[in-house]
Amino acid sequence: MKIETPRLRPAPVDVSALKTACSDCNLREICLPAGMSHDEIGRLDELVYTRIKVRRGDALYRAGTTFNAIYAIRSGFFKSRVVTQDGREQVTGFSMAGEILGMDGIAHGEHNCDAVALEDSEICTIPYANLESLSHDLPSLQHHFHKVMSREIVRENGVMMLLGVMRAEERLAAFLLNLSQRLNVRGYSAVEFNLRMTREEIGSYLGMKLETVSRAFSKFQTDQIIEVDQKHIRIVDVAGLRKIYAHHSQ
Amino acid sequence: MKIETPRLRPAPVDVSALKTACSDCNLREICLPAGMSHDEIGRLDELVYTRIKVRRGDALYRAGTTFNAIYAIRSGFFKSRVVTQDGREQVTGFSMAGEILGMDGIAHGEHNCDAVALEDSEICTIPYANLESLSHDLPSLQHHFHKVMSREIVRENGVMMLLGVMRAEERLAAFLLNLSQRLNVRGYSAVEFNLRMTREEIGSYLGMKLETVSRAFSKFQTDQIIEVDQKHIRIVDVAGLRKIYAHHSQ
DNA sequence: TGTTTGTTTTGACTTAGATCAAACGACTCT
DNA sequence: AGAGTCGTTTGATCTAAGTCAAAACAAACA
Repeated sequence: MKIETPRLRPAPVDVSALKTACSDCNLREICLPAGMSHDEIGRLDELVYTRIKVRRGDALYRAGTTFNAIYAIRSGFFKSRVVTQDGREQVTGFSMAGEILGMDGIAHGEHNCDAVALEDSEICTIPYANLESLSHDLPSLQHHFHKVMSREIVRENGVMMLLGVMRAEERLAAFLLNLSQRLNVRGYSAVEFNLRMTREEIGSYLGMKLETVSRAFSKFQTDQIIEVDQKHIRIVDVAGLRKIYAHHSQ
Repeated sequence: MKIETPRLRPAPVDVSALKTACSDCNLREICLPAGMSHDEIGRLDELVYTRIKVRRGDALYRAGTTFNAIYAIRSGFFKSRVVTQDGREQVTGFSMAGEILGMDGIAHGEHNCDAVALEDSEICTIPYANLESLSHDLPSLQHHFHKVMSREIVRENGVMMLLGVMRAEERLAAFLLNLSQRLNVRGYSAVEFNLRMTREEIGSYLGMKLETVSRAFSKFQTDQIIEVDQKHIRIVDVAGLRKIYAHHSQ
């Protein structure tokens, strides 16, 4: 597959004029401030003072670029990917509102992967230096940031399981259930949603070819487990989907 | 495959009487204290006051058990694994001296995987509460701990790449090169070493069956790239190995 | 020292998913 | 509205790796 070339567009637009504030963001329960007290979240507002827009297809950051901030997705949808010298990509994750991007950059001071917007998105920039210093004053921020990183480690453990031991249909079932659950947490329907990524991107994430993804979708539809119309998905039989997923028994 | 049942052995032995001290540990350059000043490392000694032994085959911790500390490997060798309900395992990593285990537990307060010793090992226990509070006084500890977690995220990105896009022989080449490099950092030969894990464990890590691992080893031997005698490996042609690895080009 | 148990190797055969190919539907751009 | 591009579906065929089986080794045990 070919990786899209960077588009000739101005750098991400700074929209910080629209003052950002964690304290009145409706994502505060699932984003970085999760679990912090009202007063503590007030302090967080010092931290996040830039909000940028990233247009569909553009990268928030790219592998090899200097790391200096982590990013909270205010709205939109992203894929993270590593690209080999020869241009093949492995999608390492999909991220949605309230989730944190860029933590891979702390290790070596530069990003390890690309984060590409799959739809027009808004991003809260959290300068890493500020995060570190504010973590001093706010133990709960420190703790929660550790949790966020740890959760990423656990998530990746799950993906390794997926790629290492599961079969194609089990992987796709796991993927759909995960997506459904995360959308549900955000107040969207757990059974009906639009995919933001192509079959090829799903395949890259799940370690299978786009044709195999397509065939698995068709199979699920034939078996009346889901209804698929292009990017639109309706889960008809959640239990059935769970059974396929759990069936990485034998 | 069958997971070994826990052995009837006493809990890990506390050998803290042999006072542990980061400041005169020869692993301090590659372990948690890496990059910290002499004075700072002195303060670290408060942190690590228990050293335990874990015997080969025993678990340092298991998935589901309460998280309250992270662990630095003082000596020995570990595998981390997630196990499914039905008893199949996915090895998520191999860890050696100077590396940190247990960070997966921060996310939900309990461990997400098992850490099993593949040889008799010694472990420095770092109570997480202490780490958090000492991170206050020592910004460089905080920073370095973030780095360690981020590095784990980056490592797992690499494994996803491995499992997602590479072929069997490329995976094994990547595995051997990685092992070689890490042993080398620790002062061991980069070209001659003993594997601590079985073919099945390698296979689980690399997402392939033990027979396929064995065949790939035999192939490498026939091609004069390595010499294999059971667990003993000698890399004869590093360049050749790199070429196989890099050849996830086409 | 011989027996048992676990690990590795190798061969023969099978299969899930990849590859190749073609057609179709949906968007974008002018 | 028409041309071109991109994404998706489906079929036919191929192949890398899985499965099954057996033998050779090595380590542990009694």
